[in-house]
Amino acid sequence: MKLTTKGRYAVLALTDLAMEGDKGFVKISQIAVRQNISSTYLEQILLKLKREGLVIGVRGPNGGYKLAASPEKIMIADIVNIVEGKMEAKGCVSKSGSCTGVSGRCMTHDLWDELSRHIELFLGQISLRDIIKGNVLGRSSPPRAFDY
Amino acid sequence: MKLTTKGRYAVLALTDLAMEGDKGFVKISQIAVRQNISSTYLEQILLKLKREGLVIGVRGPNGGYKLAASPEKIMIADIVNIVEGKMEAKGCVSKSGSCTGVSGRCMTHDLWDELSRHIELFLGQISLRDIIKGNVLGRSSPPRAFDY
DNA sequence: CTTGTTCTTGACAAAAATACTCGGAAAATA
DNA sequence: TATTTTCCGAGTATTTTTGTCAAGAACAAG
Repeated sequence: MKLTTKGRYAVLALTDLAMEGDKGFVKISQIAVRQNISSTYLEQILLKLKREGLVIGVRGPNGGYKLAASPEKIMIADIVNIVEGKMEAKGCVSKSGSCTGVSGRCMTHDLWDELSRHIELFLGQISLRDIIKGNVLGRSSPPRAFDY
Repeated sequence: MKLTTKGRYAVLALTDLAMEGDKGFVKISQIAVRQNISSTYLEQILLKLKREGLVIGVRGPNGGYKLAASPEKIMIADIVNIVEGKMEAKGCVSKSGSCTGVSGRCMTHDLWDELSRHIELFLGQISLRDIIKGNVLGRSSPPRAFDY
């Protein structure tokens, strides 16, 4: 899973949106100022999120953006997966047959695969509501011991 | 946590080294050929790992690289943290006081912080030995069904 | 000591990804 | 119609990644 500013901006913007609640539509420029993001850049990001149905956008005066669902139903993983590409993370299938084939090498394939799943599971458990409630810290339960 | 080819190459190379076991020193060129990596690029990576004491390098004929510890003691998190920079992931401390200060915004700080910790915990539990034993799959959170 | 092999260092460069800009079109409101 | 704001495609600048190259130092073997 990639994590660039685009992903962070997206989560930041939607968090901002979630805090505004049901007070109607919020303009890009307002979010941009509050969160200190380039507004033209934010446009692109929100557009993607709108195309995927995570937010609702209406234009014209009094227009702006609004969450398409309640904050507890929107998971961070959804947001990140939309603005960043879905992770591929394998890293060995892309090159010319270095892994998929007979070679038997590329022992690390499973590792990155599992890491991806791990991250996705984690971010899939946290909602926008969790963020605005500050209900995030301490979730990294030591994944399990089980080493016998 | 960044994850580029550099990190994957590093893990791949050390995995290769781990599989060679105690048969003495392994040359860069051998690893490069087996794992299909540019050998000059691999040089850089192994150098870093050597500086941090993860591997031992000796030159001259019959020289090469060797793990500095047994495979079960070398964790993936160590490897990745060395070749990629330590993750910062905060994303809000770097810019001019957008988070650290009074503003009260930047609700997502904790999120990325926790994610970082989560990833590090995960990769900190997996050793080179786990990889060569194929003992990696199924480690993700859902307290999975036992498979014995 | 000579030779071959390897590590070591640092500078450099192509390529890809990221981060952001710009100009205008479409819709909604007044 | 005029204004506001989202929508949309394309383009650009910056940074990061992914290497390459060359010269040198260390070391082992003969």
